[in-house]
Amino acid sequence: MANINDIAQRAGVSVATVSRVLNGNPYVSEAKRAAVQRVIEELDYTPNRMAVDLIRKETRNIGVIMPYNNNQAFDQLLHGVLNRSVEQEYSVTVLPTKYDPAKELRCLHMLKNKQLDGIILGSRSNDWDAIVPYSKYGTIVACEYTDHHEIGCAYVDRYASYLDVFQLLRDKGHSRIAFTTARGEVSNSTRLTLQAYQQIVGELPPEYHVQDCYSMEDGIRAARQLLHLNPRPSVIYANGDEVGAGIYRYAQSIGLELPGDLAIIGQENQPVGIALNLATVDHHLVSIGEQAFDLLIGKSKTKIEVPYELIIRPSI
Amino acid sequence: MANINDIAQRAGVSVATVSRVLNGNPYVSEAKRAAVQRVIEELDYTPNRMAVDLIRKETRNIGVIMPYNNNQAFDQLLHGVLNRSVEQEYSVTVLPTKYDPAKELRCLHMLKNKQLDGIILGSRSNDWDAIVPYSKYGTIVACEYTDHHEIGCAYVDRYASYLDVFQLLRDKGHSRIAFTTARGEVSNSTRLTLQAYQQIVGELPPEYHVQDCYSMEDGIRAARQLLHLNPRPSVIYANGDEVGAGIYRYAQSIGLELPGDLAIIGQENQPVGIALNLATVDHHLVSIGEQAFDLLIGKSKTKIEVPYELIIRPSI
DNA sequence: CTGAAAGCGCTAACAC
DNA sequence: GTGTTAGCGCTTTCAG
Repeated sequence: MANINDIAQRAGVSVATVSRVLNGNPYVSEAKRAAVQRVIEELDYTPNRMAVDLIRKETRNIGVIMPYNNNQAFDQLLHGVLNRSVEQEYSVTVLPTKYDPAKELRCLHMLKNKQLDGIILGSRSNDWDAIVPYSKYGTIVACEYTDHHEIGCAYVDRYASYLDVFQLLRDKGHSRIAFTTARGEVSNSTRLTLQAYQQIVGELPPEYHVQDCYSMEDGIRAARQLLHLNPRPSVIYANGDEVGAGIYRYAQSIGLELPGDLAIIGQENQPVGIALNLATVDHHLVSIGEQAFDLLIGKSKTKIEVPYELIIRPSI
Repeated sequence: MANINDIAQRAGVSVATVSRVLNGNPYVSEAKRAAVQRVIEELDYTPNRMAVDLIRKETRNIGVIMPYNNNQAFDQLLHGVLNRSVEQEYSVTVLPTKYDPAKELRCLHMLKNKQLDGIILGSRSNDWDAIVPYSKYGTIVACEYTDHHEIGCAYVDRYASYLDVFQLLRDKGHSRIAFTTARGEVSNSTRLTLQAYQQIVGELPPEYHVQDCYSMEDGIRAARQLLHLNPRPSVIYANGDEVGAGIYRYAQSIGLELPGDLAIIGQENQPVGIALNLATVDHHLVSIGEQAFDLLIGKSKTKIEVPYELIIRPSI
């Protein structure tokens, strides 16, 4: 590929002038501008982005950290980010971590070595203390609430959401309430779910909590564990509609009817939940992704709370 | 941030030596290596990736072009790509195009300006003639079959798949066969679906084909159009299980029973289809994504056919 | 308006 | 083993 020197030479001008026409600088005579333009077309030239980035110290490329396992929730988040990035001419790099703290750190490192202008933290396996220092190299935006004033965040009040759900279930007359979560107590949502449970429902029978649930398969496994318990839970709060769908399937397969024999409520208002008419709480992940992106390119450290929404359907 | 010169100076060596220890070059005395290493840690230094990329002429970053609308199919593809990229220490940038040919060209342009080492074409709105020239700037791998020997591809034989489905439906005794597609005839899959229909079923009553279907909502709309026709189709072949789920919902809402009153078969074996027990044909999009990635980094122009799979369930 | 020249931060001959 | 030096391809003073 031709470079800026080739263009300059062939157009009979200096590289500075070529650079000027490339960047729309007005201080170029019409004659030279035309000459340069012609040669550019002739040689099918385009500026090398790496060189430009190197000198500009900006890439217009951001990263989104997520575990990327079979969890549609993160796809929703990503869609939100993409919605906005497309308008703003930013490109976004997906950074899957599989919840591996070391890998997560390596992703954050891309801020330090100037590969990325900023990072949206869709998931997190490290302590904030390990993460925050990286904000010195580029903007970091989280999708969960955090106090650190170096980190902007677009979040939903998970604790309030969990409280609401458990209260709703109590109000519906449920006392044997079980639930599933993704990771164990290393995860913020799990911890908050447990807290909310304790506050509204009371002591948690350990067997009423099934971990490592991400997909429909996991939901089936969870149901297999939960539905043969004695006493059997009267309702299961699933951490995602896909997991809820798995529970639903298994419940049906052993002849349980909804919501009489078993109630189910999921999360994120995903297609499978809509199809099955499962109650759910929508944490508006797409919106979170969009707002996180806006914070990021605005280099804002604001904390934006996004409302959640209980969607009541006959499964409950 | 400190740069390589700072390190060299402080360690009392030349930049060449620093570069050598950075890149694991063996021709460095243990003493100097240790000294350099110490200063690197002291200054918390890390090499600037843009500078390295500029000189190495390689980014280890690839792009995946996809429309990114509410179509889970492309998420499957992306997951496949990510599965492999994560192992190979490549990063992947998502390039959403909304099926806009101009935007698609701008994405391909990222090859020319050296932002990307290669591109996986998950979707395509331009003619091959417009796309192929870009392969001179970087590897392009397609997820559909193409003759062009500059382009490697991981694909499923869509035509065979469509023939199979239509034949299956005929064998089941259906004669009034309707279907949905995403885009119109600009799309390859649509064109092939139409061809297969003609070959197996015969002349297509225009009202038996509903376009612009991506989501469950679209499925509902399609069903609303199709199920009040006279004669009503006895089966609908949906271009995705989510669309199928929408059709299912609407059919139920007007009292139709599956598969007696209406049969449904979808595509891609997605959670919603599993939950609803919808027959489907799995085009193994995850696998396609994985293979496409392998082709890409192997700079291979091979054509890899991935098998599809009919999954019979009681909706048919 | 225009060009010379000094970098951006790094790698890789090449010579010693 | 090690340092000098010439780039990679571009932007941006600074003079004129």
